[in-house]
Amino acid sequence: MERQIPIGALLKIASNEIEQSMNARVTDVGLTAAQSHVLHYICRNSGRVHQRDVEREFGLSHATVSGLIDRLESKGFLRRARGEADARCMALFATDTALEFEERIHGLILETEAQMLSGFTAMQTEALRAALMKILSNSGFVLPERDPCEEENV
Amino acid sequence: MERQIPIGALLKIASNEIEQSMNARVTDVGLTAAQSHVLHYICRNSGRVHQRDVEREFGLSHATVSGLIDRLESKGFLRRARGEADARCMALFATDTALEFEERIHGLILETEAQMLSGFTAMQTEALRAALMKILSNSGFVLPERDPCEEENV
DNA sequence: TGGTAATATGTAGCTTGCGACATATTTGGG
DNA sequence: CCCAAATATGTCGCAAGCTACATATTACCA
Repeated sequence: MERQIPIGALLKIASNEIEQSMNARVTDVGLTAAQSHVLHYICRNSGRVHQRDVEREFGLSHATVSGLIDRLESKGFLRRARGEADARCMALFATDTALEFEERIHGLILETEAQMLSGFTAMQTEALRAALMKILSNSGFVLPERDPCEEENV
Repeated sequence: MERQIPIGALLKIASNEIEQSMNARVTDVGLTAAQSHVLHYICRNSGRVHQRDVEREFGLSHATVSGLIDRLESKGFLRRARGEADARCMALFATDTALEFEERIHGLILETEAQMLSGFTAMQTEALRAALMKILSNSGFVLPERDPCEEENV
């Protein structure tokens, strides 16, 4: 008789474990896992994204993102600026400090991903991705289309 | 060019979405998602489990479990009692109130699981389970063996 | 043009997660 | 038998998630 832990429970445990694994990797950069992911996103799109884009990209509430941005700003990794065209929006800019760390942070993200998926074939990885996308779609989550300010090529 | 969101990010978003979906279902019982899962576990094993078992079952730290148990106790859903054999342990007992709600809570857990996996074939579900178990194993997570105080059959 | 609706953000208060530290009890070896 | 190590729990302070409420700005329609 096998133990059948519900998928939802497995998902949550896995999510927590990965976050902790990432936390351990980025502590000496002075970041947390969540901060690293957000900062990486902003570094790639510095000046072209607003808080709202971060919310959509990571599926977080504006209250959560506001706090994350607060802490990244007070640590000197990014800068807020009221949008010129639309004064409601906060444009996000990565500082030079952040851009220095960017490559390293990206490496740690990939490293965490690789450890998590170690022993997976490419097919298994894609099947897992498809399953997770389906779960998101079942939950009504809509992923953001392409990067904001659509510049043609990456 | 397809958008390739990292699996780790998908996992986290999915986990959050499912938790919120469960939260919405159990609010009128006066519980949160996390509390519901813990309470369900304790109802099935009332008097035969300690906090330490909850930690292992859900992969949580003792600080987290202590808080969860605190809130469930203050809401009148369970009772702590020092172990008779071992005074370090806190045996956990579900109250009559909790046992009344148990069936309903179980139903909501299954409902959430079903919504999340709607459109999945049995094979896809099992493949997903296997993938998540592999990720847990890659993270060094050890799942608890069988229910505590091993009574032979479920 | 004027006023309402929609949008973007901030803040407060809660739960849930963690690590680090403290305490109490039990176990085990010498 | 006794002290050190292991174990179980409590507590503090923090990050990160949420909802609900508040504010400011923009959009839009009559």
